[in-house]
Amino acid sequence: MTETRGYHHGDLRRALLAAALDAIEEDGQAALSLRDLARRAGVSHAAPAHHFGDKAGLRTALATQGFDLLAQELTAAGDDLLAAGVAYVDFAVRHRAHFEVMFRPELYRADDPELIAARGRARAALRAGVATLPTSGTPADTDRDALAAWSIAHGFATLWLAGALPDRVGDNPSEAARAVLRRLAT
Amino acid sequence: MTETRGYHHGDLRRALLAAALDAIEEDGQAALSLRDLARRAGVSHAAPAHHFGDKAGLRTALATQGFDLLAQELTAAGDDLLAAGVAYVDFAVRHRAHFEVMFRPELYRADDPELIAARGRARAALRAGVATLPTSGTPADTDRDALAAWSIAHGFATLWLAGALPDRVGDNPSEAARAVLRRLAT
DNA sequence: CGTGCGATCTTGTCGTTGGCAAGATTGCGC
DNA sequence: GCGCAATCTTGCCAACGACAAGATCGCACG
Repeated sequence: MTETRGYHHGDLRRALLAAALDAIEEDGQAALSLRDLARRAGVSHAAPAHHFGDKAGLRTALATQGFDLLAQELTAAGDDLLAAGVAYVDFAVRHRAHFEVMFRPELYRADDPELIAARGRARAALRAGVATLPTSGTPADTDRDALAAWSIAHGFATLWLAGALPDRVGDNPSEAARAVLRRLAT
Repeated sequence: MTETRGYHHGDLRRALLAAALDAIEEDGQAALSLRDLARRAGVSHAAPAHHFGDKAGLRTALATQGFDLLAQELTAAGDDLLAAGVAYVDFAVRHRAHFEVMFRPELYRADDPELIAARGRARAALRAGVATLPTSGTPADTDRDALAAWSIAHGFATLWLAGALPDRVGDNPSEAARAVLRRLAT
């Protein structure tokens, strides 16, 4: 499938992004190496530079892809706040490599237009989930509630990925997240 | 103060840890370089290896220091859950370099005995804060509440550090955190 | 049908880093 | 005052990111 047909790869950009996801999930974010990606794709060590400029450029593309995926999955989860929260945690666990780069803006170009657009779509999807809360007070209250919901989902996901949670939480992130999020979402 | 008096530095381990905190706050976690730390401390490029073995060893020491600091500050915050939550966020913001390494165990030796002990002290301090919640149900409920409280504080801190929060949240992390945490802690 | 030009990829190189090995210097205990 | 272990140095190697210059390809256009 990833046959190198002659001089030109044909789909190198996509191949490098896929290889980057594999590499990050295998060896962690810090071990990401452009030369390793090039080897995985069967091209020379300088080929990635043409598509992404540098390492930050590659991570910018990964983050953009991640925000779009997140927006998509949040939208699919529907308007229920609890479901959106579970979907957020699910996304983090199933797309670990994406998630881990998305919230580390010092590693990529946070001013990239495409990235900003994708991040905006993800934020809009987030707010759509919060909109189902009973409008108990002022807009400022709603903002605060949205922030609380985002924080608890993001915190649980981050702690889960870091392996920081005690064993008794179990090994099913969705289930554990649902129990925790219910504390806030009802 | 950091004069190099002759061949032996005298307090190199401490100097390297302090330099590491500065370096991380200046240039980020990924840019941490043992050789740079050695330059800052005025020693040769191989000197750090003697005290920490390798980069992971240095980060293990940083994380251990961080967990001890966190335990200390959480204990000082008293038994009030809201106060403990605000103290958690405060710690993350004021000790950013520590916080950012503590929850990235793939960067250090998570099986180090001293680290495990310090992390245990921090966890105990966390649970002490949660103990003030009305014991509304089973022990499992208390576990879930503790996890929810930890998640929301950790999530808010992480999002704040990542610069992911919208501008309207303001520039005072303690105040913003208090408003958000109140949503859960009362 | 061919041809030129831009996109894509390669080879070669440089400075920096982490880690290891071997040796120099120091201070402390005996 | 002497030896020994801890501390620090110099020297080295492989890997990496980034850049420059050149090779190859394919597509648009004549």
